[in-house]
Amino acid sequence: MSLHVYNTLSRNKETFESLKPGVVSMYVCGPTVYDKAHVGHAMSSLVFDIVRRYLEYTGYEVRHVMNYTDVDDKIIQRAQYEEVDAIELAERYITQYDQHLKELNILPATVYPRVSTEIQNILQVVQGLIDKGYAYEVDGDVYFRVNKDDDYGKLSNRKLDDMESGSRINVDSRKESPMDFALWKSAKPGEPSWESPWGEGRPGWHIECSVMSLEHLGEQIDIHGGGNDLVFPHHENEIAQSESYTGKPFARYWLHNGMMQLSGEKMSKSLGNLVTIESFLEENEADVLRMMILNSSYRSPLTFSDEVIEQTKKALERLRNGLRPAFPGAAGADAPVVEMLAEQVKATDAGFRAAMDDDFNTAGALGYMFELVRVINQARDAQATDEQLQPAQSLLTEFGGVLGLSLVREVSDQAGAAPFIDLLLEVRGELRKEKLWQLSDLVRDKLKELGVSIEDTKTGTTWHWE
RNA sequence: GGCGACGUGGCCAAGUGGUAAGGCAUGGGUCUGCAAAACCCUGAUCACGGGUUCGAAUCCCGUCGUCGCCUCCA
Repeated sequence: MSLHVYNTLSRNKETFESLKPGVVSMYVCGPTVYDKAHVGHAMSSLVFDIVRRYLEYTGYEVRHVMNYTDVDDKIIQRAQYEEVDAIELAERYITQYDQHLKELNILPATVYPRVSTEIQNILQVVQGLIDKGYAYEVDGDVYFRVNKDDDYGKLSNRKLDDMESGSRINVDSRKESPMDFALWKSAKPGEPSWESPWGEGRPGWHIECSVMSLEHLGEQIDIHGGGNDLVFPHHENEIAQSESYTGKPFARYWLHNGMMQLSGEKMSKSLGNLVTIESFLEENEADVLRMMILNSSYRSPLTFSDEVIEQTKKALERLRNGLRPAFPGAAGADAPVVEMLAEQVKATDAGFRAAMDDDFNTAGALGYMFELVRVINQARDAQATDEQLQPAQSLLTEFGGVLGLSLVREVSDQAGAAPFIDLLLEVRGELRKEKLWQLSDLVRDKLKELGVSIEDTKTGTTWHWE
């Protein structure tokens, strides 16, 4: 079994093969930074983090580029409203998003390019497209000539004729075709702008990704990712620009994640139905969001609701409980139990990989992890020792890591409290012998309030930080 | 109007030709002084209608519904 991925370009699952053996180049469209990012943005970053982690797990070196769009109409609008510099406004939100990426345990990309620092490269490509006849200048604007590009529409499966006839955009008569899109826009006063052969101006939205990808990953890349709302026009236009410029196929695999749904609609800034990453993380730990994404197909819409969040928290807790140590003084499990555990380890190992190889079927992969948890718990109940549990638990930890989950409870022994907690529990043990239930329950309740969860078993009492 | 996706038990959700993973919740039981955790048992024929097939949730046609894109958007 080898990795298969669903390619939007062919609308099929394809065997994954990288251009260069052992190396994968991956470009993912990042956010336009004009406001606080929401959990939908996080979903995209998380999805491709999981893709990357699995690729790395299977032995690839991944060159991963994620851009920040820091020059854009909305940023300019917002900056004028707040009476601040547009680039500085963008900078503010970039810093914030960087922080979110860390908090969400997303592996750092190889490069995080942004528009404002790539202008020279953009100018070069725009000029190149003009020289090759794929673009033309009108009054300081430069447009891409879609009619010159024979396979325009191949990603989003649209025909130019249909689009033009169905178009309800007020057509700019200066454009040769209504579908021609801007590569360079002449600047209005007060907007951030750069000098160009066509006068003061700034890049259009689509050209930046083509250029950054070219600059940081080369003419051809393996994976291009982003939300499925970008398929048209953004990615379609990227293909048009890149392939017209280099004369080579651009990205081999186009991967698109589904949209986060809040009360039945796509979460988005323009609709105003959103939960910011910031507010989500105030209420929940990062792994909860990751777990929500893992529990369904990355290509499908994801239901976001309080109920689902609560369900996810519990599921995560169950996964972690699979890593609890053996009962204190466990006598050791019988051979059949140990054997059953060993078999489940094998099944989980094979099942997990097969699921992930099938277009990153994380929900299926999680299923195998949960089954392993159940068998671990069975073994634990049957007096398995830490040593006997170890192979299963380390596999669980390993796969958790592949998915980017930190299942191991942080052993943040607050101010060396452990010996004192042990002492308390020893005293509580004496209280229980005397059947002083009120007192012993008081200890349990108070410890709970302090974040210490205890578990009474036949052979003794264990505890862990929550 | 055009293009595309989806509709699986109360909720979330795998599975795309051979008689429905997993998680959460529910109900019953075991363990426990009680509790928590855990373990065992418990429920769906897969929107609807028709067709292809020995056999379909899985393929085809139609209907209904939901969502995305076609304008900035992860």
